[in-house]
Amino acid sequence: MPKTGLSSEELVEKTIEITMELVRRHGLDKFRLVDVARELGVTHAALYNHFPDKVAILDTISERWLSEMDEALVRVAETRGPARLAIIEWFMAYHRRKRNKVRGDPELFRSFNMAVEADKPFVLRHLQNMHDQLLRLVERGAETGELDVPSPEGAVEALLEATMAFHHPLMVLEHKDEDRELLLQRVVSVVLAGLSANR
Amino acid sequence: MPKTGLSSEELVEKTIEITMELVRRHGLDKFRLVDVARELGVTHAALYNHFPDKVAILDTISERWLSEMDEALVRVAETRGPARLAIIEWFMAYHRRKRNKVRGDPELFRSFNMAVEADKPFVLRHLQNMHDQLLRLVERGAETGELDVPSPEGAVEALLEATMAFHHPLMVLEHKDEDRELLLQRVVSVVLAGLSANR
DNA sequence: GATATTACAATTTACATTTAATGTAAGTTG
DNA sequence: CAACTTACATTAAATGTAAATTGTAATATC
Repeated sequence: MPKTGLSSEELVEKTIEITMELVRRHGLDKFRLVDVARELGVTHAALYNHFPDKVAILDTISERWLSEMDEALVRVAETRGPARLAIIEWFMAYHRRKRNKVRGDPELFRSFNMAVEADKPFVLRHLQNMHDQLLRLVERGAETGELDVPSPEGAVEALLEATMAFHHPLMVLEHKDEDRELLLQRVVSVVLAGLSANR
Repeated sequence: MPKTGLSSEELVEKTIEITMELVRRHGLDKFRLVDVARELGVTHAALYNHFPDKVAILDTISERWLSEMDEALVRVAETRGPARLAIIEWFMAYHRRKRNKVRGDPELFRSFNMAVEADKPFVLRHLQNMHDQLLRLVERGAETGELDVPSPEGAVEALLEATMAFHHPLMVLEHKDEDRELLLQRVVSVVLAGLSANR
């Protein structure tokens, strides 16, 4: 039994809750471990039993957000109907979630963006995840004959590169105040058309 | 007759030369007006007869680089042959020039990037320039029947958005160590194919 | 034995002080 | 009179120092 009366899990959860609140209220730069500890009623050193270091707390939050997104996108990808439409919807959902995050949670987005720039493993896993989800969608389109792609892998790469302006965090940030959904829709449509066309 | 024995033009030229050398040698952050003035053999105040402020010197350098690029790209755009190939070559040249700049002149690229983020008028002019050049290329393709685009304007927008990962300064910086020319070629090809397809 | 505290070292941040750089205006010079 | 200097005001950078924060280890508690 720990002294706090909290299980390790509970303490981790509370730590994350408090961190999110503090980062939102005072900004990422002014986020202090000692403040979290005070809120929890422990010394800051106690936190090191549950997190390797300070950024690990922030990374946990980013990782969870990415996981939620991954799951939400899986649900979009799994909807019935034409693969072509599913791919468009999938990119739209991907874009919209990131844009909503920048707008609604700018400081936590900043923390996420730092994890991206640091190439944190959980970020790479997320990217692999996105890649795999899209690959399945393209393969589905190929199976039904909807898409006539010679190389699903190449198609995925082309799609992800061509939509970089809509899902790369820095680009999402740059265009946060514009509604670019229709534009994204057109770009994805054109690329899909191009992938199936002639060759 | 100015006291320096230099005409205004000559002094401006020397100022720019010296600035480029200093920024390259000591980095953008350590670039000082007083150092330029000392090299020129004048007081720093003299520089204000030729430039409105410090960043104006750096902006002049960036603007010139953009002008060179604009001209070089016009030459690429004007080469005879299929418009489709010209468009690909045009994007490749655009991408290659920016990548070469980041790699060969990182500190001056940083200065350019700041001008971009500040939406300086000369940057907007450059972007308009790129847009116009590409529009002419697309129209050329439409005239020869090579491209079957319903809206040249829309085509240009789609092409520029889909290639953002290859010409946006932040993205060029992010991928400076990878050779992505083949990938760019594929993306442009696919978009071009998609623009002409069906509809 | 996991969880916490205390005590301490290493690092960061905050702030006050100084110094240097930038920008302006009035006066000087070729 | 355009181009410069000098002199000065404003702003920004560098320096030094105290305080706070982060991270670690040895020890105590449930």
